[in-house]
Amino acid sequence: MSVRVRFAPSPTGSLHIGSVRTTLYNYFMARQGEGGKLILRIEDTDQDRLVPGAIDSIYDGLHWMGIRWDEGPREGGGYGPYVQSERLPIYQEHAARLVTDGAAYFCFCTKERLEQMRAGQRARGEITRYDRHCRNIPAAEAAARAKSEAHVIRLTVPEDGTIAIDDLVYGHVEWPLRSIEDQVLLKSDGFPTYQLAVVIDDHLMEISHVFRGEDWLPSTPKHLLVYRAFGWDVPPHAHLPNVLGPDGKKLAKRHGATKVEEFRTEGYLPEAMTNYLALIGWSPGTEEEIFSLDELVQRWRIDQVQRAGGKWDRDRLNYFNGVWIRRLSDDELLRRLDPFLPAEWDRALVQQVVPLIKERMRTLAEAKDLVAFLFADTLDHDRSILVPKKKEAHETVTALSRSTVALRFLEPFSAERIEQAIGAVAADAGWSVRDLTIAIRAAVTGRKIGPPLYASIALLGKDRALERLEAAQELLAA
RNA sequence: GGCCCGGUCGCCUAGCGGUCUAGGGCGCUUCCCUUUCAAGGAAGAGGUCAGGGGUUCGAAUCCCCUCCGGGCUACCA
Repeated sequence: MSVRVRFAPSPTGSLHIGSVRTTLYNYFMARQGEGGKLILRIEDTDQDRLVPGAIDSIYDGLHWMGIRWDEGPREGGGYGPYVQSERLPIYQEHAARLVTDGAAYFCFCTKERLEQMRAGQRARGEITRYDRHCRNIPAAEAAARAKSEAHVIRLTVPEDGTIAIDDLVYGHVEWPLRSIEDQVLLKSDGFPTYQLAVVIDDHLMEISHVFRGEDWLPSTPKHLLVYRAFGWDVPPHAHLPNVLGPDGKKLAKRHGATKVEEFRTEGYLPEAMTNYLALIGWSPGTEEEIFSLDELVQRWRIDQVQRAGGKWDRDRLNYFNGVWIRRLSDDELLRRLDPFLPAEWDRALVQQVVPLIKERMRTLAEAKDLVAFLFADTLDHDRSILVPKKKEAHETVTALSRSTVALRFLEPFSAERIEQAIGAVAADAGWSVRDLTIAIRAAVTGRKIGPPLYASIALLGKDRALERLEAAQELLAA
């Protein structure tokens, strides 16, 4: 049987990196065998939580990550519609069928009654659970009332016994049926609950493997019961360990950035995101860890996915991002950098600095500060960094002045020649090259650290370099 | 509270009964390289394998209990 896997986000906000990790694993699975299909299904059965634009953001985020899929709301396919709100009749017919079969029943309890019931249960220290108040209304009576009264459809859960699954990641997991309540399958607004919709859609769309977050594991028995009520086979399931915040709880907004979009604008590469994310919860069993999307497809195995949740670690992401930035060709880096740099900056000049800053960036966003000195009209010199430790201001003026002289008639104005000239000045003045470059760097770039100095000066150009050297001297002399 | 899951260096993890005096990576420290910062190279600190009982000639690996953490417990997904 061919692989058909799906990822099924709710359009309740922008794409969370935890969902991305789940999607990635589905993607790996789909791309491993011949003819595997990846399907996008939008689970919008909660009309109250819809966020406008969420679907666009899901598309944008996943496309940016380099994930392509085969069937979905905009791509079509033979199993549509792929948006749950467009499949209402399907759910309603199936739910009705369950009622007819005696596997489910109409429930007329109001929200108020349910609340009271729970409040009472809590007060008595009991488990809060639906009391099956409507479970034994005679079928004919219930059917009649359903024509005029607001109602939901609930699953008739057996009173005794157990239900179990052999999860691909967690192994054998078993639940006592006593612990499961008569779940709502169809809401009073005619929409299905997640519990009903997933099972029907996964079955109808012929999903071969269900991969989803660990937090779904507790509701799996409900789904199992629905499969059983319909008499359908249960596809293999794999629950995936959660991505956690530093405090060990599910990664959430309060932990910082959690949306792909945020990482994109902060200057992370999709390659790094993919690589890093794949490694939370999965390991190849070897000591390799740098993998492209395609390599991950080759290497990833569901049985190497581990059970414990993994914490999101920004430092480690930064490391991967640095690795992938360095792996980019200079031209490609230039392209990726473009949106992070002011449009008015001369791209020809940017192109020349790129090699100098390539191994100095952890994120694309850092490039701007690194090279800003090349594009600034004037510099705000800072006296305190102009003068090297153990040197006096007047000595520094002299050293800078000699450097200015040495550079003034230098031709060609190349990094090599500049290096020679500055070396000569240092020797002449009795300064260490280190101290001299500290002063010159501060004078020419306004900063203590930056790209290699000599090449930076060459790129700046003689006129501007001299101007800045002189400005620094004036400041120190004043 | 109930049900379920998890627990190897600060973090991501390798490990599936002996090769583990527990390996790698991130981060951290030191050194080398060096015009700064990076990158790169080398070295190092860091783990009572949550704790306690078993099983076994032998356990991080199997079993039980305890503790701790997390998830779920809606007409949310």
